[in-house]
Amino acid sequence: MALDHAILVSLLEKPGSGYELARRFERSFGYFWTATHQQIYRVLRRMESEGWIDVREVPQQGRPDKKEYSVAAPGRAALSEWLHEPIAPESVRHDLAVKIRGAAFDDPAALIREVERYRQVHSERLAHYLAGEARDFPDPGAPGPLDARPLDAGRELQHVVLRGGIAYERMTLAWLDDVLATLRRLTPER
Amino acid sequence: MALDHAILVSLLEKPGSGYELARRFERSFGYFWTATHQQIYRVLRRMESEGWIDVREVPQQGRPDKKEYSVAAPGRAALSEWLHEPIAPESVRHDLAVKIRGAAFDDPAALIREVERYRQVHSERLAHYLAGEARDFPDPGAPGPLDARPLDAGRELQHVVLRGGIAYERMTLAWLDDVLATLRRLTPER
DNA sequence: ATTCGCATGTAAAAAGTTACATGATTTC
DNA sequence: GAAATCATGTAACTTTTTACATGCGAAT
Repeated sequence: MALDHAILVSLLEKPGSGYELARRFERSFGYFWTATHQQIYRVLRRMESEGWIDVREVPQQGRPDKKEYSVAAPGRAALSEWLHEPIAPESVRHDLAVKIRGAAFDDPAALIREVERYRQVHSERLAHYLAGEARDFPDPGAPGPLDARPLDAGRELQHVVLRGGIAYERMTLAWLDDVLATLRRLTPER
Repeated sequence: MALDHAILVSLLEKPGSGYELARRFERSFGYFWTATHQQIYRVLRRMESEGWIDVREVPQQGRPDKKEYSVAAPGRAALSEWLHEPIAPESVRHDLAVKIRGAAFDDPAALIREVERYRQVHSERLAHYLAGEARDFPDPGAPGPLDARPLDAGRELQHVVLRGGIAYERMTLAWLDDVLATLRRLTPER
């Protein structure tokens, strides 16, 4: 289980409330880990009771108070331990692939419109990532004195993860074009 | 939930026992859907009780008898209904991405060896897919009369799904090289 | 007036994982 | 003699999803 660890990393990057975490898991964190607020609140409570994270009640004006969580020493230790464990092979689940193979027993033509819609979603996601990259990671090539720019490990690592998301979306779009061409070849009528 | 539907598709492609299904989910089906035999047996029992699939006891010599399942009309109808539903956006879960961002608060150098091992796993998976493609889908280019080859929809669709798996592995390998380069840049010592 | 965003939760159901269990045959 | 393959399952546990619930302030 790694939701714990995903939350710990996010809190190390910036302390925040359960609500804020849920938003991060919708946005930037969301392209490699998703979680709903219900899951997050449950895990936060458990981690707090185990002493992995500290809470601080933050009164706000005009808004409900929030509990700001930050990582405590035992939480850091637990994360470190997990980081040194071997990476478990991810288990894949692609509804679309099931549907494509299922289409052989149904109507391949009916899938075309749905794949086109799906392609649109990924196209928008790619645009969103690229916009985020342009915003958060400018510095194309190397303008400016090389040794004057400090290597910020955190930013570099965030960037390489984002590049992974971008590569995934590009690959997916190319594959969806392949899927569409294949489906169209199978239904040349109209 | 789509394990039901994945099983239905697999049974439509070829009827078989729970054990056989579990093996398929380890092999070809496994690159877009995983399931353990426990899950499969549970779902088979439920689908049988709902009349979605038929069972046939097949006595075997030298081996335990098996129950061969095949899709019944209501199962086909249920699958068809599901096929016409919009595709839900997949929720991603990449331990490696969490670890990469977590490495900023730990030891980036320690991740290098683990990423190398992980890269090896994907490299082998790609080789396995390519071997499967060469075995099951020969016919490179177009040798032979074009209109003499019948378009087998099922095979075409299986092939395009496999091409998706291949594209995914290639993209992953390229990204892992990017990750390794980034990690090495951050730890130039030794 | 109603909807949207902030903020936190409970409860129940569905799905997935892990461990245990059995028993025959075939292969090393 | 041990290990691997075939074949099917139970039980307990963990995780995830879905639905419901509340309440305030700000914007339309």
